[in-house]
Amino acid sequence: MTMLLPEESRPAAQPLYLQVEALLMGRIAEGLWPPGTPLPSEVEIGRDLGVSQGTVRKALQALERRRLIERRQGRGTFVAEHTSERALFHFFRVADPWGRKPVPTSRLLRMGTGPANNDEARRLHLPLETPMMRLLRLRLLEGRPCILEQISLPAALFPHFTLPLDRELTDEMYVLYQRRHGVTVMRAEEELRAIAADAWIAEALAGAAGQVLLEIDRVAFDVSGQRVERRLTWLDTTDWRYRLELE
Amino acid sequence: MTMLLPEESRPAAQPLYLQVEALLMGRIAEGLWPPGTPLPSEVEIGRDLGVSQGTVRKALQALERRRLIERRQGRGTFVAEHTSERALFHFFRVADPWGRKPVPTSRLLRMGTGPANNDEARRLHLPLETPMMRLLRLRLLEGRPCILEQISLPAALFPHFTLPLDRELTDEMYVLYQRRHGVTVMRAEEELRAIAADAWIAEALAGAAGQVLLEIDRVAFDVSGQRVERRLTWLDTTDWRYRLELE
DNA sequence: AAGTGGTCTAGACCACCGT
DNA sequence: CGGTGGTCTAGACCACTTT
Repeated sequence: MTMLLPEESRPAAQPLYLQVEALLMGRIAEGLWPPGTPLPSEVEIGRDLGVSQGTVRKALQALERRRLIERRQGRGTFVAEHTSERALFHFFRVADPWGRKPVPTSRLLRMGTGPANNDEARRLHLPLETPMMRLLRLRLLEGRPCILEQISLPAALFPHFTLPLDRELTDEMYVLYQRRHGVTVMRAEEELRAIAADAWIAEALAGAAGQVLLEIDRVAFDVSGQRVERRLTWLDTTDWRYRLELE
Repeated sequence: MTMLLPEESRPAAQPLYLQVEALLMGRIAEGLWPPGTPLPSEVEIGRDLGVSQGTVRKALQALERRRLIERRQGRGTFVAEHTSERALFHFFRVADPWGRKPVPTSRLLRMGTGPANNDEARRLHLPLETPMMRLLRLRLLEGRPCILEQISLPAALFPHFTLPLDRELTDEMYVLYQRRHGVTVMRAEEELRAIAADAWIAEALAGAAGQVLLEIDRVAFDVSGQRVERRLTWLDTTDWRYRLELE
């Protein structure tokens, strides 16, 4: 348990491989190594930090399990990129009763700015009235409107926010956040409820008023644990399910 | 990439540590080492199998990450046991709007047997009419009835099923399955929908008919991946949320 | 003191990828 | 071919637990 850098207190020093892991994660979080960048090789990192290759390997494997990096034999180690596929498989959990995942398409209904309301401030740990960017979008599954989403972003984190004409990016916001604003969503917390649809929601979803909906209140976190998005989703579960695994 | 045991085909041989992991998992799944049993030490396993301690260690660490075993420095390695705490934290995801988890209490409403219906057969991958054990229970949160659960078990896996008088066991079924029937639930899949309460459900939950409920359709898997329980849960989300993390 | 798992190192060999 | 990550080994030392 040598120390990579001097520490103020003697006890409770972390194992070397955890120090290496934290150090590398810091560099990624800072944006020093943007997504897609190849990391130095194991031996090189080891030489720079004065630790063995085995210790570096252990740190890198931990980061790989957390999906911060991707390693490929013969090629090297790379900072992970959000692909549509990854975003869809990881953060989009709608499936039909047989477990098949649909490919959603999106239609933007509204976009605007305004001060944070109570819910947004509470969920994103922001002061009331913080400037926010808001999007309301409808998502179609197999051509039918089934999902309504209200997305709220702290304007400070997403300056000059505009939606690209590119279809794919509009469909997967997290790819957009990363490529255009350097915000990488790593983790999210969700709270689910069953609600009766408001009249305006029912109208947007082309369903009868009084319809029953699944409401998903999500907060997304970036690499450094900061709250970067709040998303309210209303899902019509007549034909679709919210599907998840507990391990 | 030596081989632990002879294999029929030359190519695609697994790495040694995966073979060791599979072998140890097999012994646990068979019940050769029941929950709580101490495993042999790393060196001992290595000697028995003719591999190095490092390789055994890698296999054990993988099993620990999957929560099949627990390791403690100085003590040893033990087959994991279901504790109430683990079961509650892992498989019970209800919380209040501020994220606080309640401690539920249970009341058995009905218990009986019968042939598997369509849903049970489909979800548990069993033939229609397979003998089933069924329980209907009400769960109270802070003294108020909020959850109704219909539990279905393949009778063959749970012979002589009876509910213990012991309060704690009744409250955490997975602890009961493991201690009394040797069935360890490792993993589950859930499908969530929003529904309007049937009259009888609304009555059991002491709510107005036509109330909105969150329906959770769960299938639980044991150590060897076999489907061992189907559970339909109806949750009143007026005061409570279903809470989860995406990573 | 003896035994366990936890950390760290050093080195060998393999599989894969690019040139 | 040289460079990368992947596997496997052997050994030293540390931290923790039990006897």
